[in-house]
Amino acid sequence: MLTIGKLAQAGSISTDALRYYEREGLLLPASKTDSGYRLYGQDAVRRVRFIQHAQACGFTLAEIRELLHLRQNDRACCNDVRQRAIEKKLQLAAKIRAMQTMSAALDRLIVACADGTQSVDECPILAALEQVEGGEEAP
Amino acid sequence: MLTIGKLAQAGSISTDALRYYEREGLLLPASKTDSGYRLYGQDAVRRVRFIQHAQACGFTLAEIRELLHLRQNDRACCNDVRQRAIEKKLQLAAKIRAMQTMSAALDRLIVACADGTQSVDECPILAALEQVEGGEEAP
DNA sequence: CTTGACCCTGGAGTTAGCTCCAAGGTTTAT
DNA sequence: ATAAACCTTGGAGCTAACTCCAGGGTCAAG
Repeated sequence: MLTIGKLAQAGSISTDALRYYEREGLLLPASKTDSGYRLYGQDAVRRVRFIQHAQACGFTLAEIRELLHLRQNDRACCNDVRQRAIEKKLQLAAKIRAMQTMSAALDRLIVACADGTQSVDECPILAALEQVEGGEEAP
Repeated sequence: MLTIGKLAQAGSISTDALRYYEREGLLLPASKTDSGYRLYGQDAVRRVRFIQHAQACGFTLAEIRELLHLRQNDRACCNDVRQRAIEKKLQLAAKIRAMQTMSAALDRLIVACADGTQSVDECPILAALEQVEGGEEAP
């Protein structure tokens, strides 16, 4: 059995974060000592890893909780899990596209500025940001 | 002169947001009426557009305030502005890469699951998330 | 037996960019 | 004249995933 500090060390995470996971219903101690210390089994180590890897895939804690609940639910099947993954991938793709759009807009500004030797008063970047639309004229 | 409501309409933004920009030092009314109503000039319309376009490029309000300050500063030159844009583009690129990494991790999970006909107990996705490293064996 | 390391609970604070509200004063239209 | 629409300030609340703290109890080593 591990105390919270040992589990924290094993997972390279803070004890505060572990207690936070508990409040969020993601990680329950196996038991408590008479004096109220949390005790965790080896499954807690795996659980922490699960949470961390799912976070690294972009899942929020609320979504991770759902994934964990799916495992409990015997009517659920692997396909349900797979759907969550696919859905999350779509969300990521949308965010990536949004950021690529931003990046492209920046690119146009950077190119407009060319060498940047002008004074700020005539900076094409600042000027472009005030323009009604970033786009081109109708052809 | 525009009241805050008119400016809000012109910029498709809420009056609350405009007042928030004021608190953040991004947008000051040109004057106030005797009864305390804010009054804005046409430059405010351009200013709001500036803020919105800069946001669409990924700049935070704090960064936008800096851009605006650069314009005031006569020692600053266009190159300073350009540098901010380049810097922001790098930040975006880093975020995009992070999300692509997430997406790739999800892809491996989705592929591992293949058709998803298994029960949750033997779901390869859930299993993989508990694994020590998502990576492959040494060859 | 004391020192230091550990643990507990409960609650506040962080970041960003707002939104929403109350309680009241002002303007405009009818 | 009065109702509707507008404006003011100040402050609270929202999201996410924590962190940090106070004030106190517990445990292990020397």
